[in-house]
Amino acid sequence: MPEGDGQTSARTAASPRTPDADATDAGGNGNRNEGGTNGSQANGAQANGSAIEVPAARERARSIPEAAVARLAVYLRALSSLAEQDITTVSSEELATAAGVNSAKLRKDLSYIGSYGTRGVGYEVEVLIGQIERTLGLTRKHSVAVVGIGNLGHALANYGGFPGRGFPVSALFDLDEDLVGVPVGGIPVSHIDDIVDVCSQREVTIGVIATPTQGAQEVCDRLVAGGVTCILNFAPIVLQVPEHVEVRKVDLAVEMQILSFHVARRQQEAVASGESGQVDGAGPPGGGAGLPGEIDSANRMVERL
Amino acid sequence: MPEGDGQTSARTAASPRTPDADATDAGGNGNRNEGGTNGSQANGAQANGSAIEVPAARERARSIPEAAVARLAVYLRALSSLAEQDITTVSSEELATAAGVNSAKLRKDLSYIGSYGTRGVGYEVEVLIGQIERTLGLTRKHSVAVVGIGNLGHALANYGGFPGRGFPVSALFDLDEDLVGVPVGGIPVSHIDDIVDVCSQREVTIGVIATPTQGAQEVCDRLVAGGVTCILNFAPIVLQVPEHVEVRKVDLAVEMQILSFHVARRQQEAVASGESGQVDGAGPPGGGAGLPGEIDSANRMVERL
DNA sequence: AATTGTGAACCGATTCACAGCT
DNA sequence: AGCTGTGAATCGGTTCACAATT
Repeated sequence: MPEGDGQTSARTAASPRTPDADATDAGGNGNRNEGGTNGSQANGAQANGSAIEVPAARERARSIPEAAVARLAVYLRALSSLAEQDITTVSSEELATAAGVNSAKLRKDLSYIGSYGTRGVGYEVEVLIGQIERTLGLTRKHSVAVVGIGNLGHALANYGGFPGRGFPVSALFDLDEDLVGVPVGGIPVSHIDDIVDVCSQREVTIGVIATPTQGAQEVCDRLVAGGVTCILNFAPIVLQVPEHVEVRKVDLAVEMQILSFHVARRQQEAVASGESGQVDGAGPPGGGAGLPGEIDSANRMVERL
Repeated sequence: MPEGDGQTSARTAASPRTPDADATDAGGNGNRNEGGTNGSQANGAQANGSAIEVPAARERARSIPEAAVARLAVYLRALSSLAEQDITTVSSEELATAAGVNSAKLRKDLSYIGSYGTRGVGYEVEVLIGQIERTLGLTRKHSVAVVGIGNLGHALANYGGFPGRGFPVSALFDLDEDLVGVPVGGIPVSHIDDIVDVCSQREVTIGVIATPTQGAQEVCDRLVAGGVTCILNFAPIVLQVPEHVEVRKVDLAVEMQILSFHVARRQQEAVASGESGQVDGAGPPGGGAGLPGEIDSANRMVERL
C-alpha cells in the first residue's frame, strides 16, 4: 500500500465551495470527510454484552476512514482464504501479515467496525468475515452495468459475476450497432441510448465506464439519470457528477507514470551517489533501447482500452 | 484510491527508528520542515535562456509526496489537452478545475518540481508539460511486459503501446502452450518459463501481472529475477518483493467493495433520518432484486480476469 | 491587478505504547 | 502470558492566507 491507491475519484460539484475530494489512489487518497472528527471514542465503550442486532449500526458505519474501508476489503480476502483452509482463529499479527499491513493498523481498522476479537486469543475468522461483509454492504447484491464493450469491457463482462459473487453483471452497453444484441458473457449488449431505461429497470447500482474518453461524460450522465449512484471509471477523464454519486477512478496511464517516476528517481539516486554512475543490480538499460524521442506526449491516451 | 489505494510498497527504510517516548518535547511544535521545501528559490531566477540539462534535478526530485506524483500525471493529461487546443497559457485556477482539484493544491504540487510559473500571468503550457514529463521520467521509454494473456491481458496487449506512447509493450507471457507463439497486438506470446531471459534481453522495466492469483507470486519473482523493478499487479494478492522493487496494485474487487460500502452507508443515512425511510432522488431499488442470499463470500475472486 | 510560491495552521491517518481483559 | 482495543503522539498531506513578483 501502500495505498495509493489507489485511485480514486473526484468530485467536484457544484455546491458551494466544495473542497473536492479525490484521491487517487495512489494510495493515498484523500477524501473529504467532513463532519467532525468525532474522536473515535464513544461507541467503543458501550456496554457490549449481548448480541444486539442492528446495534448502533449507523453510528458505527459513519466515520470509518476511507482508507480503512479499502483495507477492510483486503482483510476480507485474507480471511476468506483462511476460512478455506479451515482456520478458525487469527491474531491481529497473523492477519496483518497476510494483508500486508502492520498489526496496529489492522486492529485500529477493525476497531472502527466494533469489538469482535477476544483478548488473549484473537479473532474468530467467521465472525470477522460476517462483520466486514456487513460493513461493506456485501450482504446484498449490487447489480453492475458495464458500458463500452471494447477490449476491457469484454474482459470485465466475461467473467459472469464480478469479483467473486455479490456483483452480478446485469447489463452491457455499447455504441456499436453491430454489437447490440450480441451476448457477451451471457448477457446481450444493449445500445447506449437505452442506458437510462435498462438501468432503472434492472436496478443497477454500480456502473462501470470502459469507454474511450470522448463518450465517458455522456455515458456517466445517463447512468446517473438511470439511478446509478456508484461509478467505476476507467476512462482517463475527471467525471462531473452530482454530489450523491460516488466515483472511483482506475487510470492505467497514471499508474504507469507513477511507476515511471520511481524508475527515474532510483536512477537519479544511483547517479547521485555513485556519481560515475552505474546503477546497481539490474540497473538501467543503458544500451540500445530508448531515450527521449520526443515523447509523443504521454497522453493521447488510452482510447478504447 | 482508490487509495485508495493503490499501494506502494518498497519504502526506503532509511529513517532511524523512533524518536520516542520520554523525550517528548512538550508541545513545542517546532515544525520540522525538512524535506519539503528545499530551499526553493534560487533556480527560478537562473538566467534560463539556454536549455540547461540536469539542473539541480536530483535535489528537486527527492521529496515529492507520493500523492502529488499521482496528481502530476493528471495535470499532464489536462495540459496535453490544452496544448492540443493551442492554448499556450493557464492559470493555476483553470488547470486545477480541469484536473478536478483545488488551486492551492495544484500550486503546491507544482512547487515541488520547481518554479515554472509567472506571477500575475500563469504557467506556460508547453513548459509545464516538459517539466512534468521530465519529473515523471517520461523522457525515456519504458518497455512493458504483460504476463497472463487472459481477457485482461489481451485487453492490455491489444493497444500497441500502453497508455499513450512512452510505454511500448515489448513482451507477452502466458502459461498456455497453445498461446505461445501466437501474436497478440503484434507481439508473439512467450512462455512463462522464459520470463527471466526475455525480460533481461528486452530490457523490460515495467511488468504487468494479469494472471490468476495462484501464479502471481511466482510470476512476480521471475520478473524481478529478470531485472524488472516496477510491477503493476492486477491479481488480488499482496506480492512479496525485495525492497528495491516498486509495486502498484489495481484491485477490481476492492474497488467494487468500496463502492458497495458507500451504497450501504447512504442507505443507512437515509433510514436514519427519514426513519420511515425512503431514500431521496434516485434512491434504493427497494423492490424485487437482491438481498442477502448468503454472499458466497465476496472473495472466491477474480480468477483470470 | 493578477497570480504564483510558500510558511504555517490544520486535519486526517498512522504508529506507539499500554491499560484492560481472558 | 498473551493479545485486543484505544488514547495519545506523530507524521504526512491539505488548506489557508499572504508576501513576492510581474
